[in-house]
Amino acid sequence: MSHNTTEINRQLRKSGYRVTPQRQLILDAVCQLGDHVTPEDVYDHVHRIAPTLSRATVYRVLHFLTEQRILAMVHMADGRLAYELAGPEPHHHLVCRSCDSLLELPHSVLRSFRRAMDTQYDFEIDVSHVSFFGHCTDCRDTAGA
Amino acid sequence: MSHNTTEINRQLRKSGYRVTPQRQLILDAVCQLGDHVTPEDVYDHVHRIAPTLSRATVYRVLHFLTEQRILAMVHMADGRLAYELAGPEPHHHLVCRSCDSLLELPHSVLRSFRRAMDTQYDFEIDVSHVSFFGHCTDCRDTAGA
DNA sequence: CACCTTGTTGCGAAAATTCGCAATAAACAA
DNA sequence: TTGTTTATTGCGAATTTTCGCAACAAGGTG
Repeated sequence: MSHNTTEINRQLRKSGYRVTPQRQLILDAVCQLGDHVTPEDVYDHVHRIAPTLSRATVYRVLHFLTEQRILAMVHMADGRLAYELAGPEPHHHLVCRSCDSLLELPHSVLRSFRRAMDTQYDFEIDVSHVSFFGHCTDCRDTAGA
Repeated sequence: MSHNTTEINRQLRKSGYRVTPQRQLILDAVCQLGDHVTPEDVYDHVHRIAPTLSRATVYRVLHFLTEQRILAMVHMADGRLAYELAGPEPHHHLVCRSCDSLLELPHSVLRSFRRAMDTQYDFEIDVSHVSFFGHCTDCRDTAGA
């Protein structure tokens, strides 16, 4: 999956933020590395290209790009965080606590649920990414109750 | 909220695990400290009672009790983890990304959704606790789109 | 192009979390 | 009660993540 660089840059500048080479490198890295990439994945990748780019910056930029809704935070089964490109069409995950596998869900399955939360609780669920934890086909039998 | 100590102890021993003073202290602490307590909260609390109880043990026991479904893991908006007593009747959270507030949801709101995931994807969503992120009544206007 | 303003970075230190391993102590059997 | 087994703890080191602050540089202005 890819991202529209110029559009993102415009959006950032319009909000008073700056487009730095570090941010571009990190965003590119997440993009290339695929789904649910960890901060360490990103650091390893960008560090080869820009050896002075620090770990702190990786964490800060990942956090920042998530706030800007350019990336989405993915909770893994063990509690660790990963990131992925938010993209125009949201999607969601079923995360297996046993084998750590990820199953992708189309956004449609959440639409009615989201609307219900909106009307009943006046709470706007973040559409960019939602994770559910549980047990997948292969693991639900062996995992016990 | 409280927990049935003897029942829990019996369950642990039956599975081949041991009931240690550390585990009891930590479980009591989570119980007393209420919803979404952090590892540091727990450590501060138990450390007064048992000064030799180490941080590593706190983390390990919290993780362990979660695996045993005695505690439930709560994802906070900033990605940090907290814990709370799982309890017999599951409940869920709407977590506001702006003000970090927690709104509790009864289990009923998830029932149909859970059944749908079960039949459509053969995936059993963990009922003990689910968190949704987004923006609450107070923050949804100011937070922008 | 030179100059400001202030958002960002890098660095090193601090804090949070995990790991490895020897010592300890639950649980159970006799 | 004593002994045996092995799950669990504590400790210190390693790793991951965050913080504070001075130096830097992106974006705007004249």
